[in-house]
Amino acid sequence: MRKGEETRTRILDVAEAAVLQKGFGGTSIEELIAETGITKSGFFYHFRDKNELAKALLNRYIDNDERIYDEIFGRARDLTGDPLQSFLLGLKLLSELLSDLPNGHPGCLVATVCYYERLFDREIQETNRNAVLAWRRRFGRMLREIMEVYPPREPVDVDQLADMVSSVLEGGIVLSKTLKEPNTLAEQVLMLRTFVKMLFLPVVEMPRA
Amino acid sequence: MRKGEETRTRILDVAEAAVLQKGFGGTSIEELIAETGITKSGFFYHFRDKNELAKALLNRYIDNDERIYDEIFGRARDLTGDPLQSFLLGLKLLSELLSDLPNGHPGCLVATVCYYERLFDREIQETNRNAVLAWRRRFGRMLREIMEVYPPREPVDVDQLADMVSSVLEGGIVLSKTLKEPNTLAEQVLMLRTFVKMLFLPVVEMPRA
DNA sequence: TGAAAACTGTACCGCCGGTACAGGAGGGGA
DNA sequence: TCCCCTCCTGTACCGGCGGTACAGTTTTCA
Repeated sequence: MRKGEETRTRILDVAEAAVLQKGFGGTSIEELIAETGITKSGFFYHFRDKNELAKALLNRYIDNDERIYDEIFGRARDLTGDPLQSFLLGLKLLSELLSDLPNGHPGCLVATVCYYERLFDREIQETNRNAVLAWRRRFGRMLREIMEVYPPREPVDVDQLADMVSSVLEGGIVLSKTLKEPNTLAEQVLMLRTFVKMLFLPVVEMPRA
Repeated sequence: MRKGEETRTRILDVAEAAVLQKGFGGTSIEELIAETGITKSGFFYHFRDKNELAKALLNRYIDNDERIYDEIFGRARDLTGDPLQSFLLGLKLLSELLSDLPNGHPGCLVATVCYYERLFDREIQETNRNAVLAWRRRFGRMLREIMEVYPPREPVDVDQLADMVSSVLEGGIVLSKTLKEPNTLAEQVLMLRTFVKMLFLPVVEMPRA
């Protein structure tokens, strides 16, 4: 029971790293068992097929992702009562976390699955869709709280603004990876922060000389 | 000579659609030749191996991408002399073009290659990197022109702001595809437009009642 | 009309995903 | 102590796929 979980986790660790670098189609089961130090039969004892591996991989990734967001924005919320300041602080903390990753962000499994849609069954696609919808709800909830206090300078749809956070993160990952510039992702998050700040923070009237 | 080009193009068309749906690893040469109505020998007459196919596919995609941007932002520039208005109009035209795609954006090959890095040789990765750098230069050029006329409301790095355009596009594609909401991508571009507008357009003083 | 371009046909290799199934080590409870 | 269940290993096999090799054939265009 205990030993099984451990092996399963080790397979998932190896598989996640491989899939983010080469995609699902580019990752062979043979190389996974070689690196994990397990036999083929052992692999298929844990996962019925590659689709089931993908399912487990994606679910674990999404759970972990949610946990990180919970922690970061929870910490930000503990530090200030104002919803806008708390959100801005959360984005700051997120960008710091991202720029602290030694080799840059390894990639997002949600994006990987997105570019592999036809290879998996409906369940995986639905899981992926729900993950993105959860991001929309999460950021949307925070933005709605902000809007109750701060009227936006320009009319914006809350869900679209919430999606903007996900867009910049996903896009930033692609840019960062492609450019091999680990910092780009963190910078993009800060740029988004500037946007949110400008959108909600009241204009400070400059005293005329 | 003429016939060869035609077949080559047909292979690339079929391959591009397949790769955007299933990734490179998930696309088999056998299925490509089946759909193209060509033999395996015929395929390898045109492309030495899968890597060469990827190279041709990526180059064609990037060229086409550049052409579209040239056309859209060229048209916008013809319609107004002001660099800010022209850029904002360009984003508007881009969002309209994206929302007119019947089945949503099929996906970006640059992102696909990005999530497949370890599968290809350095040349492809370098091509991909240069494509993103070209976007940075393109949007950076336009933003610099804007900045010469309009001082930004918040201090921003031009390259990072230029990257924001690419981020939102790449991220918007991922969201749109994953959510199966074709409109999301166009909405994200409009949201970015709001950002740029707010950043550069001077604050209009409301006359007090 | 003839050479080059654009293929087809056939045979083969090794890797990979997946299946089937038998068997064994090791630990925990009755 | 014994047995059962979990967690594997070993072996053998299948078909699909990427890729190679190469000879032969049709099509195109100058």
